[in-house]
Amino acid sequence: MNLKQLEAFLAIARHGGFIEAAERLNLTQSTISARIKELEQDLGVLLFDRTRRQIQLTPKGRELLDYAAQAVALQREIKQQIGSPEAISGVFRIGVAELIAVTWLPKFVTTVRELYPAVTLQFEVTMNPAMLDGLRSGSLDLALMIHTGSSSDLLTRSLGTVPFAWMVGTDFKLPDGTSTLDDIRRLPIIYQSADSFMNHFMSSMLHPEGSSRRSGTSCNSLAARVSLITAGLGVSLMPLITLETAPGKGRLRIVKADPPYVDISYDAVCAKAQGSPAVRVLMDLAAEASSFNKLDGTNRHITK
Amino acid sequence: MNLKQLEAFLAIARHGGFIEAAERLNLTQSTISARIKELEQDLGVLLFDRTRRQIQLTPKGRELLDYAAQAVALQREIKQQIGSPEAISGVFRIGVAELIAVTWLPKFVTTVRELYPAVTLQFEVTMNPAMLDGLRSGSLDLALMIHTGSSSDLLTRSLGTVPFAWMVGTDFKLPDGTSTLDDIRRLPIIYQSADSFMNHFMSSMLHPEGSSRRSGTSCNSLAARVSLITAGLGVSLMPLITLETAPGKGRLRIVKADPPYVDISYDAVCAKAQGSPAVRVLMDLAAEASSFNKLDGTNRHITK
DNA sequence: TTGTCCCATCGAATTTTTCGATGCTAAGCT
DNA sequence: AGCTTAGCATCGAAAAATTCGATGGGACAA
Repeated sequence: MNLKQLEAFLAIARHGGFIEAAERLNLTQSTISARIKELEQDLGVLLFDRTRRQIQLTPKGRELLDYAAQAVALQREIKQQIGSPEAISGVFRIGVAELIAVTWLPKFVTTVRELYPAVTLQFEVTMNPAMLDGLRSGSLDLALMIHTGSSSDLLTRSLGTVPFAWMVGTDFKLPDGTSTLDDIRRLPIIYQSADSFMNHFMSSMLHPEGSSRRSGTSCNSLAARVSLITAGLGVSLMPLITLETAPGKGRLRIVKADPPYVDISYDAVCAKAQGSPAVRVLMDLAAEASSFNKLDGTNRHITK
Repeated sequence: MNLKQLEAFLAIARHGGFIEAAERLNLTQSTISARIKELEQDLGVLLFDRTRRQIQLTPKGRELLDYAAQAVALQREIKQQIGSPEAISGVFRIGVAELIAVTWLPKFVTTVRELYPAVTLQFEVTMNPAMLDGLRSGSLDLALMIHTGSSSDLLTRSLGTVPFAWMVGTDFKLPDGTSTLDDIRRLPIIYQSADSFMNHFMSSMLHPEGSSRRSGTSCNSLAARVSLITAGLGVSLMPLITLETAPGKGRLRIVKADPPYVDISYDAVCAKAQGSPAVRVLMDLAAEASSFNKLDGTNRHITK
């Protein structure tokens, strides 16, 4: 069974004869005849009653009618939907940093849906290493992630910067005069995860000499980290916005340190090889939807 | 685009590689490769990312996944549903006499649905001439109709007999002593239709000498005829059951005549050429569902 | 009976499909 | 870095299929 046979079958049923069907399909009658013969032999069933001059569908033939129409319609739908390289459509896998996921990701989705309804987005909230892996292995088409040293096989577009500060729960008793990184280092620090980029960054801030001890509590979920800190379990580098939004609001306070804030840059990143037009468009839309500080068009780096 | 291409595409997506897919489909890798190349060229879109060792679906490829699965599933469904000659399935067009339609047709439908859920029935309520035409032209697979002289190209199965009698509305004033066909002939007669078998029969009863005058009122709907008669507009040959069921109940009465009743036989009839097993089965089920008098297995004729 | 309409069938030409062999690139191994 | 391996692309030949034009036969109407 194949689509050409079903197509011929439909044409005959609709136009009442092999010859008419042949004309509609720009084929000869003998071709139509052969196609139906194949189909009938494949199914082991007679589809037309040819004993009379005017052919008639058999009961089985009438039953096939719906199925054949479905199949041919599906074929057309595929050609229409998939078979237009210029149309932005497809299923895109996007890695997303948690902070983005809880801030402007909904806006991004809305924008994409409005402009490109044929696009489906699949998100995976992870951290930088997994995203870079994903981009390089092809399992991710795009990553919305913390800025990392640019790589020759990746394409980057800035999404703006977010101020981070050291925070503790409001009840946490800080030693008097805590104000330098050195002071913070003595507190129980909650890292993001043993292997994340933020973690490396936090470590290198606190231990510039390079004693990269991986001790201390860690938690890869921003929301969970808020929970741990509000419970008074330690200090962590958090985006300022957590001071103002639901789970952390009124239950966190900034540890005055020098520098008081750290600007973290976020980027949209895709593999250079795979940078299809559609992905470029998504990167632009992400930049547009981003609510992060956008200073100018050039890439931001993590600044003091 | 064809089903083999979509099948190959699905196998690759599911098993993660061309070689694996080739093995599953009992083909060589180069065949799979060619099929995908065709599909991609036909759609004008790259479906797989082959730049890495482990192939990846492109966004468009992931979009195609659903469609391809649908198409292949549809193909299987067709083979399963249509492609089993022995299975009783299909769409059957059945001509039905009105009396059957309003008595035991629902029971017939129920029986068929229970035993053969894959069978679809399409009914057309008409009279004998149209049914015979339908059977001969192939537009009907089966007819449940009044017995008619058997024909060499038709296959017949008895459905039993129904007593008919001459009836008028309860208010109708009959001339005193009306009791013979000759008396009835003087009344305003309402025929079934100008061309029906019942009509011929009524005529031949009333005018045995052959003066086949087609005058008089006629109406092809049993229900409408009940309405006309209850309104006192004339006399008609009606099944006894109309005395007991809704529209006619209590509003009709029998005209005593000689003979007082006429037994009309009903048959299930199909074209001999087209007498497929499925149609035979339906004929049996009709006979089983029939609530008409079934005297024995042989065909009934219209008896006095 | 004859003619016409319509589908089946046949053989030849053409196109498509398939296979095996080989080439090429990415990734893993030492 | 060089070697090996896994995995897809490509090529040419063989096989299979599709298509066409011509012809045949059955149903139906005049």
